[in-house]
Parts: sequence; structure tokens; C-alpha cells
Amino acid sequence: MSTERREVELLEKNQPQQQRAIKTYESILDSAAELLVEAGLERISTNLIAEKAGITVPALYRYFPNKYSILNALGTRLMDRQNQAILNWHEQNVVGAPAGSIPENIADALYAAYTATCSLVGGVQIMHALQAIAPLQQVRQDNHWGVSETFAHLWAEQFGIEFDPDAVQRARVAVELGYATIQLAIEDDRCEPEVVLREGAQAIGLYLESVLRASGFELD
Amino acid sequence: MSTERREVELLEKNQPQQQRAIKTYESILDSAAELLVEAGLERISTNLIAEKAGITVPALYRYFPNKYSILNALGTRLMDRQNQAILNWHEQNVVGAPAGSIPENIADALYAAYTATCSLVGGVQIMHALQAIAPLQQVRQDNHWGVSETFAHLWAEQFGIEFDPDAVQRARVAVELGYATIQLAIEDDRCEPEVVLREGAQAIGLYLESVLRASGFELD
DNA sequence: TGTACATCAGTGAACGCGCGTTCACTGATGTAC
DNA sequence: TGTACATCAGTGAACGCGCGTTCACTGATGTAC
Repeated sequence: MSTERREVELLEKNQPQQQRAIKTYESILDSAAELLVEAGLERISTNLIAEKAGITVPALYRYFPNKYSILNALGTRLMDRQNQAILNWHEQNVVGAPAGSIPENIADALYAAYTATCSLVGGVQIMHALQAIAPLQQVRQDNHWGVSETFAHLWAEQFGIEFDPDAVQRARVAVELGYATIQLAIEDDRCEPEVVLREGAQAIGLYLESVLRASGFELD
Repeated sequence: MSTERREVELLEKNQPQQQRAIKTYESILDSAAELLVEAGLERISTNLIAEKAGITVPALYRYFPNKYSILNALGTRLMDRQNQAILNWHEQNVVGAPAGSIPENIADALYAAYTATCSLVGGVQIMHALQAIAPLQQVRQDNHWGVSETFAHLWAEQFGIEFDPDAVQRARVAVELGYATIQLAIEDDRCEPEVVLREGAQAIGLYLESVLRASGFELD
């Protein structure tokens, strides 16, 4: 019984160069995403992915060393889009000057990230994989810490307060609550997504307001 | 390629009756929990569990029809303890009359559920399994809706306001944020658990206060 | 523009392994008389 | 209290299957002259 956690290679191998190779590569990712929806995380395999992509297994191994590497690629792609959605939101928000209350603005941010997640096949399943599969957890954490740090900086800038390293910790909590809200909105059929996003944003927004006040900022 | 989602039986088969059988049964659950920590969700199997429990595989099949049934038993055990911890918290809170602010009280509740989760081997891994493994998602959702409904009732009672069905939806969001906070506190090494729990409770507490105010309740 | 060659892309076939599952069976425990 | 019997608990051996992975190979694309 060898249960020791061996290292899993997540890096991709050969980069596709020719046109048809790029097509194959994309097809692998797309098929994997579809299988996450159809078969679930617990039944996905390199064999199934290759079959669905219409290629043989060794072709898949040309680009990915194992299935975790594929999930890693999907996860990175998803998180990049989510981050981009949030950065877009922030840009519009700063340029156009915050129109509504903080909770209302946070609701916009959540909605943007929610939409980005829904627009990718298997979005929520990929989020689950990032959380539950040991070799991917680090990737998710690194990404979310990155988001938190960026957010803390933008926040300090926007409100003209000095940057506090502890603010990153608080941003980390806020970010995690944001993702939890998005997940709930997507996967619980008994919930109205809009309601969940609004209420979650309310909690996060009120929290951020209280953090602002604690750092001496005056809110109207 | 058959990727259709077949139904998975989660019910247990024979209940252990004799002393030694109960020991075997418990040993299966304990070994499964340890393997979730050692090998991870992606590598656990009935073979490994039986080996670790010191029994043969058919002995395991006497009590569980498959590995999801085992994970289901672990998940139910965990959620029961978490719920019990929260009910204990509420009882003390009502009897002794809310001492601190609402966020402070919520922090106590989160801490109680956090402690309950940590006290079970593989607690956080079980939470991941409940979220990520398709056949278990329903179980988790049912449980959390149950918690939300109970919470909404207790809440109405405590503050003497009439029970609003919509309050269950809001409680659902608050509950989900609570679990997300607990997970973050347990699994992110770069966080101080106490800090995370306090900040998460702050967000949830402020949110619940705003809900109270919206329903016409006066807060001091 | 054609041909020779290098590199890129994908195939067919095979492997050893651990998985889930079931069978007929032995051994242990409890109980009726 | 002893024995016969019913039920409970666990074993040994075997199965078919899909998994991950690798090999030597063929075919496709791009490029140098």
C-alpha cells in the first residue's frame, strides 16, 4: 500500500505548432470540459478524453503528461477569465467613478465573474476540481492570493489610503466569499442566481465598508 | 463511450450487529478518512480502504455497496457534528442572552463548527468530496438547506419577528459563506485560522444585521 | 518550381496494474430446547 | 449445561475492464537549395 503523495507533473509538454496541432490541443481541452459535465470529475480519464476528442491516446500524451495537467490547463484558463472580468469591472468602476454603494458595486463584480464562469463549459466543475484535487489546490491558492493582493492595492489606491499588508489577508477572505457566492449561484437549483449574487455581494460589501471605516475612512 | 450519469446507490447494505462487526464497520470509516488525508480523494478506492482496515474487500462490500456510499457515511457524520455544534452554540446563546454583537456571536458559531470539522480526521477533505463528487452534491445541498431553514426559524424566534420564507434563502447564503470561511481557515496555510474566522464572521454578521434592519428591527 | 530532408503530428498495438465486483466457501457468534 | 442449528461475519480466489503509459512506426507539414 503506497499512499505517499508523489509529485504530479502539471506542466504541459510539447507546445502545438502547426494549425492542425492547435486544433487537436483545443479539442482536448474542450472535450475534457464537456466530460467534466457529462461524466463528472470522478470518472474523467485520459482514455475518455482522447476518445471524445477523436484522437488516439498517445496524441494526447504528446501535449499533456497526465490528466491533472489537463485539469490544470482548464483551471488556469478559467481563473484567467475570472480575473480579467474583475479587472474590467474595476476599470469601468474607477473611470466612471463609483456610481452606486459599495455592495452594489461588488454585486457588479460578482456578476461579471459569474458570467465569465458560466460562459466556459464545465466552469463550476473546474472550480470543484481546483478545490478538491490535491495537486491543483496549490494552483488555486496562488491564484487567489494574487487576486487578493491586486485587489488590496487597487482598493487602497481608489480610496486614497495607504496600503496595509494586513489588507491582503482581509481581501483574501473577501475573495473567497466571492467565489463561494458564485459557486452557490451556479450549482444550487433551488436558488435564484441573481438573488444569491446580490445577497452575497451585500455581505462582502458591508464587510469592506467596515474595513474602510476601521482604517479611518469616512463614508457618507 | 458511455458517459451517462448512472445512479449511484448511497444507502448502506447490512447493518453490523455483532460486536466485531461494529468494530469492522467503524474501522472502514476510519481508514477511509485517513486515506482521504494520505492519498487524496483522487486515489481512494475500496481496495485501499479494505487493506488499511485490515479486512478483505468482500467484507467491506458486506456493509457498503461502493466507495461513494462510504464517502456518504463520512459526509453525513461530519455534517451531523457540524450541525450539532451550531445548535449547541445557539442554545448557549439564547439561554445566556446574546452577550456580544451579532458578528461576535457569529464568530463563536463559526469557531464551534470549525472545531467540530477539525476534530474529525479528514474533515476538510470530506467537505471537498461532498462538493465535488456528483452523487454526493445532493446530500450536501439537502443538509445545508435544512440548516438554513432551522436557522431562519431560530432567528425569527430570537428576535421576535414573524417568519419570512424568503429568510430561508438569505440564511442559505449566510450558511454557505460560513462553510466557505471554515474551509479557508482550515486549508490555507498562509492564513491564521482565528483571523479568517473572525473576518468571515464579521461579513456574515454585518449582513444579518442589515437583514434584520430591513425587516424593521431596531438595533442599538 | 521541384525535390530532398528535417521536423512535427498522430497511429496501432501492446503492457502491467489496480479497480470494482462476485462466487462459493469457512469460521464465529448467538439461541432454542 | 450441552448440543444442534440458524444466522452473522469474514475469506480466498477469480473475473473482466478501463486505466495510465510507452514503443516503434507512418503520415503530414514546412523549408532549404
